[in-house]
Amino acid sequence: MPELPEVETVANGVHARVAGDTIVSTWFSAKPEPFKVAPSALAEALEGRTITRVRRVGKHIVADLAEPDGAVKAEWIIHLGMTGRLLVSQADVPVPPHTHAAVSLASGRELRFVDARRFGRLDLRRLDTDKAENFTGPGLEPLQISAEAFVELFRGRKLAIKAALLNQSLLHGVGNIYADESLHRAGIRPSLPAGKVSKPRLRRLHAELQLVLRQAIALGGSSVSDYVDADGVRGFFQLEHRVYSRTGQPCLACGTPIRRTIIGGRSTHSCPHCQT
DNA sequence: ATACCGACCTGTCAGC
DNA sequence: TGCTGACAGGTCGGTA
Repeated sequence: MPELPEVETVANGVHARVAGDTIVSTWFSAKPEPFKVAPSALAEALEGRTITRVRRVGKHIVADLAEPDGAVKAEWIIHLGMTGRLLVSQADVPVPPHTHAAVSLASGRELRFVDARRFGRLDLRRLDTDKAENFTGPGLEPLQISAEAFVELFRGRKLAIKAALLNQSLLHGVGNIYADESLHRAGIRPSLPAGKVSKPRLRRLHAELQLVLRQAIALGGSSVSDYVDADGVRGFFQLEHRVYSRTGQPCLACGTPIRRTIIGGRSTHSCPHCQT
């Protein structure tokens, strides 16, 4: 489900609603799959703490957990996987199916983690030690990276540029939709080995990727099937997709039917004419 | 180290 | 109507 723009929308929405609120109690489902840390440890770290900030790092959502004295000593890391949702609801709103965590807040609301497919994950980072740094994710931020560093990421790599964009240890936050959309906007064939894409074209890709991500954030992300923000509201960027999920439909630039191939095991949508 | 592939889950939709 | 298979925004671990 969620890539950088969707995760950013969720993180910002949750931040606006729960920042400053204190966790009173927690509930976790019996199914262990969503947890990278024992539910009991998560409960211990969350209860009594105040959520001071919720932000996005790559495709992760990070909530800062402050002690009563205000010191942030832990981070709650949430990954939405494919179908995960993080919802802020009044406590009397019925709990949706596939809810795996519910955090009761002093304001009377609940922060709920809902995930039908259970690819999402909940984790905890402790910042107790002096050298513990804030969570920075596996790769570099697509919206922060310079064009020069972006070009450097792909040098000498033999895997397809599309697969390289999806590799979270290089850039984190780009997923299948925005990989396809940025490659089409930059006119680059997704199957090209990353190391063979010329420097000028990589600079173009850098610019188009940042542009498409910013436009998507501005529209609240892409709702392809079940993505919703913290209020359960859908995004609108799916209306701006030029190739993703448009197999067989005419390219909006040249009219050639959009082609679907498989790269890196993922559906890939491209225009055979515009992307060389 | 790099790259590829299947596995992990459930829901939905097209086709028969 | 109901069954079956393909497919879905992501990551991880095993293998070459």
